[in-house]
Amino acid sequence: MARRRKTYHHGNLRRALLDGALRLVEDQGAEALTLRAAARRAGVSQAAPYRHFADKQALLAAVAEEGFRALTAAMRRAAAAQAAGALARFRALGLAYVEFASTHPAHFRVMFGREVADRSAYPPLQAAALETFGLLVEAVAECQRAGFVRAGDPEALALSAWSTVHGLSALLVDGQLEALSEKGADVLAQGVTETLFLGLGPR
Amino acid sequence: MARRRKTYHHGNLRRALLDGALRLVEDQGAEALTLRAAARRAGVSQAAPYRHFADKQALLAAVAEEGFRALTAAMRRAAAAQAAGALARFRALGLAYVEFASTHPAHFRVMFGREVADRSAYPPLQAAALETFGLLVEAVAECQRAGFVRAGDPEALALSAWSTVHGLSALLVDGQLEALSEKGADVLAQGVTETLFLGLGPR
DNA sequence: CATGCAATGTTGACTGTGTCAACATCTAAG
DNA sequence: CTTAGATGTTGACACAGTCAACATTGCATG
Repeated sequence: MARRRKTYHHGNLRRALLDGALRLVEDQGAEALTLRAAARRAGVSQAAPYRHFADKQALLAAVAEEGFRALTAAMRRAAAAQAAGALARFRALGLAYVEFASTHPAHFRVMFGREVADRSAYPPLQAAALETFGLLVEAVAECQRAGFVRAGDPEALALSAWSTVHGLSALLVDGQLEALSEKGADVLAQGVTETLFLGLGPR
Repeated sequence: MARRRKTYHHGNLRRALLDGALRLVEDQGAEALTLRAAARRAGVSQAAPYRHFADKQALLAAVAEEGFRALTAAMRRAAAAQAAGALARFRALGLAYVEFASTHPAHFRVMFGREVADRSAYPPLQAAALETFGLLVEAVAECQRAGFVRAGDPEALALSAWSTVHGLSALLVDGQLEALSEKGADVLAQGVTETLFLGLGPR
C-alpha cells in the first residue's frame, strides 16, 4: 500500500482518506486514526487532508456517518429477513444493533463517542443517526398497530428500546462485561430484549 | 493555584495529581486531562507524575476508579432515602445512575470509555465497577423476594436493568438525544425505567 | 549522630501529532 | 491558450507522552 502515484493530483483523495480512515479504525482502533496515518495510506503528504477535511474532527465525523449508514443497512437487512411479523422484525432490529456493535466495536465507539464534540456541526452525521433511530420508532408504531406493544408515544417507547440495546452494546464494546459473563453477545442480547419486550407489551 | 512549594519533595503528590486530574476532567472534559497539565496543577515538573503513575492510562484508571466509588456512594444514598420498599429502592438506584451520568458526563465517559484500554490491568478499577453492578444484583434479588420481580437468574435480570440505565446515560452523555427531546434526564429516566420494571415484573 | 540508599523531583531530549503559512502544480473555464 | 482556482507539498510550530541522566531529600541502619 501507499504506493507511489504518478500524477501530482490524487484524483479522489477525499474518498481515499475516508477509506484509509475506516480501515485504520476497524483494524487498529480509533486511537490509531490519525490524520497523518490516513494521509500516509493514501500516499499523500501530511497536510493534504486539510484540502478535504477542515480538521481531524471532520474526518471522524465522516467516519461516524458511514458507520450509521452501515448500521442502518444492517438493521434493515435483518428486519427484511423476518417475514414472520412485526414483533419478529422489531426484535431483529435490536439484535442487529447489538451484533453490529460487537462486530465493529471501534467503529461503534467513534459513532457514539465524543471524539466528535459537536454533532450539530455535522448535519449529515445527525441525519444518519436520526435515520437509525427512525427504524426503531417505525417498528414500535408497527407493533402497536399489530397489538404487540402497548399504546403510548412511539418515540418515548422507542427510546426505551434504544436505551436497552445501546446500553448492552456499550457495555460490551467497552469491555465492561468481560469479567462478568462468558455468554456471547447474541445470547445476552436475547435475554435483554426479552425483558424489554415484556415491558413494552400490552398489559 | 499551582503555587510554588517550598520543599523539593511534594509530600503527597499522588493525591494532588489525582485531584488535579479529577478537576480537569470535571471542568474541561477528558481530553483536557493531560499528564503535563496535571503536573502543572500540582506545581511539579512534567516528568514527576511518572514516579506515581506508570503512564497516562494508569492515571486515567485511577480517575475512573474514583468515579465508580462516587457512583456507588450516590446510588447507596439514593436507595437509603427510600424507606418505602424494595421496588422503590431499586428504582432509586436506576435514577441515581442516570443522574450521576448527566451531572458528571466527562467523568462518566472516562469510567466507561476506552481510554483505559485493558481494565484487567487495574484490579482496583475492576473491583470498583463490580461493586456498582453488585448493587443492582442485590436489588433484583431483594425485589424477587418481595415479589416485584419475576424469578430468574438475578445477574441476568440485573443486566437488563444495567443495560437500560446505562444505555440512556450513554446516549445522554454523548449528546445523542439533544436533537430528539427537550425532556430532562430525570423525565427520560422515569419513562425508561417504567418500561424496564414492567418487563421485570411477574407475569 | 552520621551516612548512604531508595524514593522522589528536575532537566533536557526524542518522537509523533494537529495545524498553518508559503509555495508548487495541475485542471478546466473563458 | 491562458490563467484562476483547486489540489498537493514543504517546512515549521506548539504540545503531548515518555525516557534517561541527574539532583535532592528523607529515613533506616550502623
